[in-house]
Amino acid sequence: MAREAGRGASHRAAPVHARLDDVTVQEALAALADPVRLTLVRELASSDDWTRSCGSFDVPVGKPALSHHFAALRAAGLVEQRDEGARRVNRLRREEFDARFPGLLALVLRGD
Amino acid sequence: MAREAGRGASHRAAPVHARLDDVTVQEALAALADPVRLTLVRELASSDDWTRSCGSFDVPVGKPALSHHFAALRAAGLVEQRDEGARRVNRLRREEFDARFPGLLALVLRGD
DNA sequence: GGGACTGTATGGTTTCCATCGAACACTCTG
DNA sequence: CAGAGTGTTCGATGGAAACCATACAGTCCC
Repeated sequence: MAREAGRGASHRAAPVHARLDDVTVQEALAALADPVRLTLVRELASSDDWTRSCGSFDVPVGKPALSHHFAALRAAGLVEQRDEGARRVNRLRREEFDARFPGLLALVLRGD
Repeated sequence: MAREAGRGASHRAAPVHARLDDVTVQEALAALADPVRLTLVRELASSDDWTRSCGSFDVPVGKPALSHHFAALRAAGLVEQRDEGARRVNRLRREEFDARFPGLLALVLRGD
């Protein structure tokens, strides 16, 4: 069987990402109104793109809950995910999200 | 008994308002992430200050729920209330809230 | 292939919050 | 004072969401 060379294609279902135009203000606010998700976004904002896997965040929840939170962040257009081997690495969709909801990201990243 | 002239003093417990500095971003977001409260804020934004009583809003909830929503908006520093006779009239705390959370109000008032 | 690792799916529990009905408090008017 | 109008409080209920333990699906390394 031919196998992709180098960074091989994943045989897992690729993560589904939201179109920013389909995200409502209310959904964006609801996504950010959760303490765990807020921590994830902030921690992600202080890291380089594609450097943080899902399990590398310091939040007091188990793996299933964490997975659910990332799905919520994806649905809100806040994060993009890519499979890299066994792990799934993340990126904050700064510019796209800021274009859709100007200033909102800056607001939650300014530490209170 | 001496009675206040004109707009008399209320014998009701005055509404308690939040200090904007005590409101966290997360609380502000949670307050705005509700569809009913979002409607209240938007409708209030398109009205002059102190012209809208609590019961004058077009939301599909009963009086008790409405009362709780206004309490939530007060706690988030979004509205100020004043008793005027039998009615309780409202005002959107535009500038104070915008000073605390720049751009957030503008964001939710821009119709999607 | 065997095992460690990473993330997702499933099922069930708990917690939180929006809501309502009913009752109460206050204001104005007749 | 009686009654209508406005808003809050109380108690209870229903549903949504967050959470966990377990089980499962890929991926990597030996």
